[in-house]
Parts: sequence; structure tokens; C-alpha cells
Amino acid sequence: MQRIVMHLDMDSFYASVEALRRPELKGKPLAICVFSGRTKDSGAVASASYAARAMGIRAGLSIREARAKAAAWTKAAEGKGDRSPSDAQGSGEVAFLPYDIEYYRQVSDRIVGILEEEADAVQQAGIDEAYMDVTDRAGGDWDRAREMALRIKRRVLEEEGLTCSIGIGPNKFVAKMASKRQKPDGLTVVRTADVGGFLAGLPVGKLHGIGGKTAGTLEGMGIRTAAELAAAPEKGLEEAFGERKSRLLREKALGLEDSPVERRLPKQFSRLGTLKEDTDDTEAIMEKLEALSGSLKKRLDGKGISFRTVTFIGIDDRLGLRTRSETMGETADVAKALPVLRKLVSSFVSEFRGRKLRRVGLTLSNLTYGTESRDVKGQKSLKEF
DNA sequence: CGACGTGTAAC
DNA sequence: CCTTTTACACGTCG
Repeated sequence: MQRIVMHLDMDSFYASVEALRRPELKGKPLAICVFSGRTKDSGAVASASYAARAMGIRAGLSIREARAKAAAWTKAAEGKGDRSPSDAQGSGEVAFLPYDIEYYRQVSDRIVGILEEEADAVQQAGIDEAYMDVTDRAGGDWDRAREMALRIKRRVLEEEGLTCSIGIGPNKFVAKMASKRQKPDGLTVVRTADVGGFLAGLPVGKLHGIGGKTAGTLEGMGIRTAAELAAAPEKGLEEAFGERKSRLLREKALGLEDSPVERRLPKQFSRLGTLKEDTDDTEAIMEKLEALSGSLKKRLDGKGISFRTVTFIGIDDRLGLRTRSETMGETADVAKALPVLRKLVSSFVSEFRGRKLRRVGLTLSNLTYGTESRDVKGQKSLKEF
């Protein structure tokens, strides 16, 4: 049977969730911010509501830049005595709210619960998106799949008060591209026969998985659209990208992909934070790492996860990132990670003497789920579950 | 092959 | 002067 896959993407997820908590904010320009704590306004925007996006505020901007955009907008509106619809909704009063990932995770988990009731298989792909395989339930019928998507959108709206956009296609890649087509509150179906036409005119950089670097290289080769990429001579691509990646690029251009929708367990957990001031002092760094590891501990303990590999992440004053890691002989808990981190940090600072760090963090990986322990060869040595 | 470090990508 | 978190590919080393 022809596979049918959906991709659901929540609309400006963080901002919409905050608007639910504080209904007076609904429809207003909101910027959900990660305040780094270094200065009053240091940090970045993690998500912006649609009213804020209309002012040019979007995820990734520094909070300072976002405030400048908000101010510029207000000034322009005042100067013209203008009250256009988007700005009647509250220009000049962009709400800059702190981001609350714990809470967003709770909402996200409930939405995934809904999806699991509606689909044959669900794969979470980030806090605000998920793939669903609906082949069996739709009986391979695109119209039925569309009805299912409408039902999912209705349930998410009724039960969580949130809108989302859904794309439907013959595989995950096309479904993902389709969900981006119409937002917010969109629904886009791309049948197998329509895949070619759907992708052909898209700039290569818009294809999921092709970022700035790859798009730049392709453009340098005169390849600008998916159709041009699909038709590009194999030889040139392989010279630039190697065999494996070339094949991947070609498949993207053609919308060919067939990986299953499957529940995945995280392979690593990490936390990164900004130091009050740049430092090369092991003790100051350890203090920050202890705080960060505490929040990781909560997440791991709750799920009964242990790990073998600890990675120290250091980001210097020029924003260059370096890592140092060590794998232990047996699975460990967070308490055992601290002495390992201390070792990694001190070797790091002596190696990069004079290079002060701005941000530090840690990653825990090589995970073991459940209560079993594991020896060096990765064999389960106690109870299987 | 496992371990380690880096780059790319998406969020 | 700028966030966070995760995944994965690739090169290299022993």
C-alpha cells in the first residue's frame, strides 16, 4: 500500500502557549526570550508570535535587536498617526516573556498523547513537531488522510487551545516540506504524483536538511532550485560533496525518502549556560557546571537513565566551541560525572591558557535506559528490565 | 571498531 | 557581544 505520512508543526508554539497562560496577551506581539543573565537585556529570542513577526521580530534575534525593532515600529506608527490592524493589536507594547521550557514540555507531551491516539505510529521531532504514519488507518486513501488531519487539528485546538499546521505526503521529507507550505493553521496534501511539481521550483536552501553552507556551495555551482539539483550531473556533485552526501541531496531534490516513522529515545542530554563574566578559572566553571548538571539530573533520574560518556563544552569569548569528553567503564549517575568534569575542565583551561570562556556546558551520552547497569562491552549485566 | 573532536543542520 | 538542545556525518587515532 502507498505510504501516507503526516508532519505536524505547532504554530509559534512557545508564544501561543504563553498566550494561553495569560489570555490578555492573545493576538499581541510576544517575544519569548532566553535571558542569559549577563546584563539586563542579554540573551536571544526563542520564539515570536505572528504579531511580533510582522514587526520583524523573529527567533534567533538578540533581545537587544528585538527591542530595537519594537521601538522602531512604535515610532513609525506614531509618526504616521497610523493604526493599522496589526499594530492596533498592541504596537509599542511587545511583551518580552521569559521562556519556560518545563511548561512547554508538559503541553507538548499532552499533544503527543493525542497524536498517539490518532495515528499508527508517532515520532517526535522536536518539542513542537511530530511525524505520524497513518497508512493503515487511512487505508492508503489521501482523502481519508486529509479528514484525519482535520480531526487532529480540531482535537489539538479543542483540548489544548492551540493551532498547528499539518503536511501530508508519501514520506517524512515531503510531509515536512508540506507542513511548511501553509502556516499558521494550514493543511497541505502532496500526493505522490504531485511531489515533483511541489518541489521543483523551491530554492535548494528551502529543502529540509540543506542549510546555509550546502546551499552556498550549490549556488556556487549554479544550482539554485530543486529541479536543477535533481538534474545536476552526478560527477560535479560528487566532487563537491562526496558520494554519500550527493546521493542524499539528489534524493531530497526528488522527494525520495523512505525512513520509517518510529518512536525514538534521546541519545544524549545536554545543558549549556552563560557565565556571569568570562573566566578561565576551573572553580568558577565547576560552579556553573554543578548548577547545570543539577537540572540534567532531574531529567535523567525521572526516567531512570544512566550514562557512560561525559562531555565538557566550552565556548570562548570569540564564540568558538570546543569539547572534551571521557567515557567511563560503567554506567554512572550525575554525581559521578562531576569529578570527571573537573578533570576535563582543568586539562581544557591549561591547554587553552589565556583563552577565557564565556559559556560552558555538559553533555551526557552513551545512555542506558531502565534500571539495568552495563559493562564496558555494552552488555546488560543485571536484569533486562 | 570504539572513542574523540569538529562541522552542519534544525529547533 | 549572540540561545538551547539534539542528531548525525566524517576524519582521525589507537
